[in-house]
Amino acid sequence: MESAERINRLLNYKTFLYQLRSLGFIKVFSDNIADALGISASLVRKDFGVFGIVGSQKGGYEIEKILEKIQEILGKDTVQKIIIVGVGRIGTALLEYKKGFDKEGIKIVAGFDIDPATIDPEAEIPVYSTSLLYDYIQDNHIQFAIVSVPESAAQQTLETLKAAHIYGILNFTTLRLKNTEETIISNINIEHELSRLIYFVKNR
Amino acid sequence: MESAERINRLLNYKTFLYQLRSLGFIKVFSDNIADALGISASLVRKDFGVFGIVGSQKGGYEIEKILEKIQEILGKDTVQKIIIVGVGRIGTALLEYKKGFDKEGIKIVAGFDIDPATIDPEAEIPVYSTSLLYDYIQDNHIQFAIVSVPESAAQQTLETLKAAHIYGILNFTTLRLKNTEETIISNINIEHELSRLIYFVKNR
DNA sequence: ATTTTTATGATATTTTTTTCACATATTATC
DNA sequence: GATAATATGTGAAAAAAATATCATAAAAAT
Ligand SMILES: NC(=O)c1ccc[n+]([C@@H]2O[C@H](COP(=O)([O-])OP(=O)(O)OC[C@H]3O[C@@H](n4cnc5c(N)ncnc54)[C@H](O)[C@@H]3O)[C@@H](O)[C@H]2O)c1
Ligand SMILES: NC(=O)c1ccc[n+]([C@@H]2O[C@H](COP(=O)([O-])OP(=O)(O)OC[C@H]3O[C@@H](n4cnc5c(N)ncnc54)[C@H](O)[C@@H]3O)[C@@H](O)[C@H]2O)c1
Repeated sequence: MESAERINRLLNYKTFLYQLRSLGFIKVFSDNIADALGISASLVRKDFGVFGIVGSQKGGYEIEKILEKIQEILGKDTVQKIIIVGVGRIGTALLEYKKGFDKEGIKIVAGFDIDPATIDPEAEIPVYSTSLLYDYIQDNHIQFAIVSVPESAAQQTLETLKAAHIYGILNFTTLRLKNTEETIISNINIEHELSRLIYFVKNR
Repeated sequence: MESAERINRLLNYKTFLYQLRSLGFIKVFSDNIADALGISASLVRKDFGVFGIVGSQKGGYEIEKILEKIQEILGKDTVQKIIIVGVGRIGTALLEYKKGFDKEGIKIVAGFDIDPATIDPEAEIPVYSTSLLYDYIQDNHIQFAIVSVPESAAQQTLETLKAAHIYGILNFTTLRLKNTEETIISNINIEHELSRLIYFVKNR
């Protein structure tokens, strides 16, 4: 298994190469990618080597081939079903951001909330009562969840998800969580991102 | 200037220590922090050493003292004004998430949008027309912006912000941007976060 | 056909990050 | 007050990550 940093770069390569392709480019050199992402060309080539992406000497790399390989590495052959727990401001934004996720093989299949005003089982992406969460996960073999409940409900929600044997959680609450044996937890903390940005600007 | 990783850890220490403090704890050992965050105790101590956070031998560290020092390092003595460009789903969620940012010395002072239905200069946090963006930044000495416009408007928005000499940008669009001489750009890509999570679950 | 050019891919080197190990100081105990 | 216990702080060691170097292959030019 590769490092998180390497996978990050892989995702960045992908995004950049999609852009290049849409501009009509067919081939690309490690140098071009390096410049675009602000890293060294040898790191690009090393990454490609690790992932089994080969180019031709003098001719560079075929964009189409790289992209295929990246999708394969990321396991994008199968669609991943995801649920959202806490359909408030952030949760709704994500729920409605269909096209962006769909085209990456990520399908948000349902939301869960305690607020009766938010619950709507008939919507295109249904929003159910949280009381149904555990059973829904079991019945539909859900492996991934996004957590965007208020802080106060975070711990409880996490426990339920773990009990239901969810494999991966994207956590938007500030409750910082460690991976467990079974569940990988990825924390997004927007306040941290801002604070870090401010730090680097101030210490530039 | 410290590495991004070290600043990340600093922010994690902060979050964890706030939690500990709210539980009534006064002191903490590097071991406790290490366990909570899943890192080694020596790394915690090394970080503290780098940041000039000192404990007492046998007695550990005073939580209050660490937190003070962290706030000092992060420059939390002054409130930072931030604007949001693109007050759609994500932008609105951030705009309304006042308390979370305010208590960290991050103050969202205005939003900007092209949609007349969204513009509301009289709101608690006013939302202005994008045509006023450049002048607003100049007049109010704004240093930071969050960008949550659609992809199609991303490049243009970035150019305007750079032209207005913004120092830091938190970018939610998938357009991947490099830092420039003057402007530090931090990219949040939720799709990437999900893809990475899926990768690590599949290759666990 | 030969030479030149140049980008890859592999290896070596350097840099950065993390961990180890232990002397030292400080608190608690006897 | 002496002794024991133990967590810090630091310098050395190890590990990991990134970069530099260069032989080689393949395309282009002559
Ligand atoms: N909005 C932001 O910009 C922002 C920024 C940073 C972090 N966050 C964090 O993200 C999380 C969500 O933020 P938000 O602004 O969307 O909050 P919100 O209050 O708008 O939404 C929370 C939703 O969760 C629902 N909920 C409450 N308890 C629940 C439970 N037990 N099970 C299921 N649903 C439950 C509520 O009914 C509500 O719909 C919070 O933890 C917040 O701290 C938000
Ligand atoms: N919503 C999500 O969950 C999500 C997830 C990942 C990435 N993103 C990205 O975040 C960005 C915003 O997403 P969203 O869902 O909030 O979109 P949205 O369409 O809800 O909001 C975009 C807002 O920007 C405004 N706008 C358009 N052109 C503008 C301009 N030139 N200047 C100022 N404002 C302008 C629109 O009027 C609208 O209010 C997009 O780039 C999207 O790809 C969103």
